[in-house]
Amino acid sequence: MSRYADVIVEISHEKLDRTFQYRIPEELDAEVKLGSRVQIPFGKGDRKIAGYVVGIQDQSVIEENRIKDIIKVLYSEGSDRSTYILLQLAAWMKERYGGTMINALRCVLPIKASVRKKAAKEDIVLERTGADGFELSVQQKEIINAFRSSYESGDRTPMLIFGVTGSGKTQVYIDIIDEVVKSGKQAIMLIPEIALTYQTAKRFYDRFGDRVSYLHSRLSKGERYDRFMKAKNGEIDVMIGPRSALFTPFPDTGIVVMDEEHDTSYRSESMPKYNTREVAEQLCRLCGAAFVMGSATPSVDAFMMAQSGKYKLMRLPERVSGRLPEVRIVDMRQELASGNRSMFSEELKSLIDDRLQKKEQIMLFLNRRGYAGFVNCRKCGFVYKCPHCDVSLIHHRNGRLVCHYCGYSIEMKKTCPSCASKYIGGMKAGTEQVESRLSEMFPRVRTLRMDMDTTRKKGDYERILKAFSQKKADILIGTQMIVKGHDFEGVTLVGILAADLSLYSADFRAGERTFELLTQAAGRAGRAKDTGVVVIQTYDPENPAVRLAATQDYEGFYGEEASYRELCGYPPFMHMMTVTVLDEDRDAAAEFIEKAAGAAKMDGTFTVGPSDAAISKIKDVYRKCFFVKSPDYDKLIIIKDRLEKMREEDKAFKGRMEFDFDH
DNA sequence: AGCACGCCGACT
DNA sequence: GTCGGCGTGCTC
Repeated sequence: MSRYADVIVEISHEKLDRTFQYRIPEELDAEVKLGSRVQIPFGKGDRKIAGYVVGIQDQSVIEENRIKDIIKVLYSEGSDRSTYILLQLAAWMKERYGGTMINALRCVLPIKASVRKKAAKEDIVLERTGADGFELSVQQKEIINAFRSSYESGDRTPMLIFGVTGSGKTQVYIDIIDEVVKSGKQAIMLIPEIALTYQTAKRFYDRFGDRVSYLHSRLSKGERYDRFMKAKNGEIDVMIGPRSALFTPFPDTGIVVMDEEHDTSYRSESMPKYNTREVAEQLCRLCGAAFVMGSATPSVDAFMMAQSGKYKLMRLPERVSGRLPEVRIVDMRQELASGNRSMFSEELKSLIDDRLQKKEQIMLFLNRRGYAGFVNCRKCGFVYKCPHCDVSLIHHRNGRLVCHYCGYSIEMKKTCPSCASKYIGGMKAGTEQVESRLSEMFPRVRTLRMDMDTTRKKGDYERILKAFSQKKADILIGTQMIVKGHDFEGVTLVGILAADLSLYSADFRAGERTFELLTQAAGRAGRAKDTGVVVIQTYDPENPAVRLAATQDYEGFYGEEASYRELCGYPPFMHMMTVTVLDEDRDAAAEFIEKAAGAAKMDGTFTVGPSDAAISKIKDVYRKCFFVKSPDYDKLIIIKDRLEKMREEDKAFKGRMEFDFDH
C-alpha cells in the first residue's frame, strides 16, 4: 500500500500556492521524507518540475486515478526535527509576511547546489592564541549570571542587551553561548550583512575552535550547503552569519544571538520580506531555544517590547575603555553664511590638521545613499534625472551621468540644459570627492576609501580595514559600511560630513535610521584611552535625531520616536500594509490604485494615500502606493484578499500589485 | 506560471 | 477551406 506526499510545487504563483498530492512509488518510500525535494510531473503536458514535500499521508484525498507518481527524489536530507521546525517556520513566515509558500520554503530550507565541488576549506586561519583571559566587568558578569539562571530554569523570555558601543557585548555573547553549548545544544550567532565576519568569527574560534562555522554573502551555494550539512550532521556547535544563518538546520538549536539588533540588513528585501528579529523569536519558540539580542541603539520595535515586559532588558552601560567621546554639532548653514562653501567646516578642518600633526587617526563618514554625485544647477535648481526611473543621475569619473537603477547614461553638458547657466555641477559629496579635497588641503595625507566601488572584490573589505588598523593611512573615508562595529584604537576624530541626509528619505523610520547612524558613527571615536572628538555637520541641528545622537541619549530619542509612532499610527503601534501598483501605463496605474484604495476601506483600519511610491518610476514602470494601518492584522489580510480578487476580476488592468507588511 | 482547449479573422 | 490570434481554465 503506497503512501502519498503533499507537495508544494516550484512555481511561485498564488493560484498554485497549495499542496498537490502525489503517490510515493514503493521504491522511493524510504527516500521521500518531510522537506525532501522531489521531481514531479505537473499539468497537462506532465512537464517535470521540482517541489517540496511538506506532508506525508497514508490515504489520498482525491480520486486515485487523478494522482500521479513522484518521478524521483532530487535530494533528501532526512526527516528530522530541524526539517520539521523549518517547515513550520516557513508556514509562519508565509502567514505573517505574505507571498507564496514556495518562496518561504526556498528561503528556509537548505538549497543543494547543482555542481558539487570539493569541500571548501575554512578561510579563517585558526590561531589559538589563548588571549581569552581578560577580566569581565561586573555588568558583564551580571548579564551572564542572569542568563544562566533563567536558561536553567527554562525561562525563555527573550533578552535585549542594551549596551553602548565598546561595552563588551561580544564577550557576553561568547560566554552565554558557551553555557548553551555545554548543555549539548547548538547556537546561531547572527551578525549584520556587511559586518566584518572575520573579527567576530576569530573571537569565536579562539573559544570554540573548529566547532564554529560561518556564512557570508560571498560563499558559493555549494560551500553554503556544505556548511549547513556540517551543522545538520553535528560537526559544529556554533554558526555565525547574516540573516540567512538563522535557517541553519541544527539538530537541537539551544540559542539564537542577534548582534546589532537594529541593523537594517536584518530586513529581507525580497520575498518573503521578513524581519529577522521576529522570525528568530518564532524559531526560538518552536525550538524551545533562548533568544538574546544586543544593540547600543535598539530598534524602536525591540525597545518597546522591553518596555512592555515582553523582552527582558539588560543594561551594559560602561565602556570598557571608560570614556565617551565629546560630540560637537556644527551648523553648516552658518558656515555658508560666513563664506565657507566647502564640505568641511572650519572646526573639522582644524581638528583634522591637529590630528594629522599628532599622528592620530581620523574617520570621515559620508552617508551617500540617494544623494552623493547628483548634479544640479545652483542657479535654477535643475537636477538631472533618469527619463526611465524617477531618480537623480549620478556623476561618474568618466564624465558621464549614470542611473543607478537601470544603467541609463548620458554625457554631462557644460551648461545647464534648463537655464543655460554654467553653475551646474556635481554636489561634490561622494567619498571620492572627499578624498580629492583632502589631498588638496593636506598634500601629504594618506587616505583609504571604503564604499561600494572599493569593496567589489572578495577580500577588499578586510584588506582596507587591516591596512587602516596597521596605520598605513591617516584617514579612512567611507559610507555607512565603516560605522559598523570596527575597533580602531588609533582613531581620535570622527567627522560626519552630512548628518541629516538620511532624514530625507520618505520612510517613517528615517529618524530612527539617522539616530542609529550618527550614534554608531560617533561611537567609533575614542576607543583607545584618549578622549575622542566627534564632529557632526548638519543643516538641521534642532532635529531630535541629530540633537539626541550628539548627547548619545538613546532613551531620550526613544521617547520622542515612540510618541511620534503612536500619534501617527505607525508600527509597532499598528500593523501596516503597503499596497503598490506597478504599470507601464501611468494613467492605468493611477486609475487602478484609486479603485484599490477605495476598496481597501474598512472599519477599524486607516488608509493613507494613494500617492507616488518613494521611487515613482523604475525602468519605465510607474509605481503608486497607499498604506493601510490597523491594530488588527487579520483585517489587513482580509483587505489583501479582497484586493487580489479585485485585480483578477478587473480585465482592463494589466499591471501588477504588491503587498508589504510591517508589524 | 505554462500549457491546452476553444472560438473568430485574413491567408496559401 | 485552414492557420493562428490570445481569452479562459486547470494543474494532484
